[in-house]
Amino acid sequence: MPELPEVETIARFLREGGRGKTSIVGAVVAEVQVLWPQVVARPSPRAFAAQLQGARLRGVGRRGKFLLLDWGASGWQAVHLRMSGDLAVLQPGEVPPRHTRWLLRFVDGRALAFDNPRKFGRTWLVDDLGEVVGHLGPEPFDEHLTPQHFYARLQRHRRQIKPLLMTQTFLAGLGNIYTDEALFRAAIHPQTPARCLNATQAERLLAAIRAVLREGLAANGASIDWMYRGGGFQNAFRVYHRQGEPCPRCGTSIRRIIVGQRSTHFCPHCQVLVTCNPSLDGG
DNA sequence: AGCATTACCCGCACGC
DNA sequence: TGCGTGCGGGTAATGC
Repeated sequence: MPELPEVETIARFLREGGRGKTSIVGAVVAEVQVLWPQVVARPSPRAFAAQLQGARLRGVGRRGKFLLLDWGASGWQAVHLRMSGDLAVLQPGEVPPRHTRWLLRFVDGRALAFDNPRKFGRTWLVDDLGEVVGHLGPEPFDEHLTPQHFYARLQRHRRQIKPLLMTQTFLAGLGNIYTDEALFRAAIHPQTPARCLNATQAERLLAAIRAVLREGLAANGASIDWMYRGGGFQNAFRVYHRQGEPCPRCGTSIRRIIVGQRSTHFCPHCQVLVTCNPSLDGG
């Protein structure tokens, strides 16, 4: 379930309850099951299970697309859902999802299950969170990330804006859907070289990123496909997965192209590719 | 040489 | 049945 709004939605759900379940903060681990060993990136699956045994959950947070579980003295558990991961709280006696890769059984009878059909997801248990999330770029809503700062960061790259926005060391939290939506809202072509964006476009882009993320958060994320449930943002997509449909702004047919090996959706009329002369240093 | 950027690839399930 | 597709990102390969 993986972009910032979806991960944040899961974090809130674990912290505050939702989906008909109550919060798991305060729950104590009675038993740890690792059903597919490679899911534990660090430490060893055996050490992972041993360290979590008896631990009490202190809180749940998020950094970029990582979910963060605070197990107090037992360490921090980071969870990355990648393409197809989800966390489910199970009531006593409830059967775990089909592709559960690890399972924490609590003393109160409930359980937390990591469901992950494609096996891309990973989890870490560390004392220092920086080992796992230290490389990430700024949070999109970080108040220190001003339009001026964002513009200056864009100026340092000559690559296409879309793959840059999806690079987590540049900005943490955007994925394929919200990037397409933000570029559409900002009326910027996804293949525009980053350094060719001017200060006005940079400001508009940052505002658009925050707007689409806020919209996704308000809708409890986007849930698409057979796998996910709950989120309502897919009903608000302007361009994502809407190739062939009319642009909501001008009516032109939405196009789908491949950019950076990823499916990309945009309006060829509203988002015109404008390239600056690189030798002129990106005016 | 050393960086920034790009391509490949990792399970699985679904629609056409 | 077979093929294309996918809310991601580590790593190898290539480009500048």
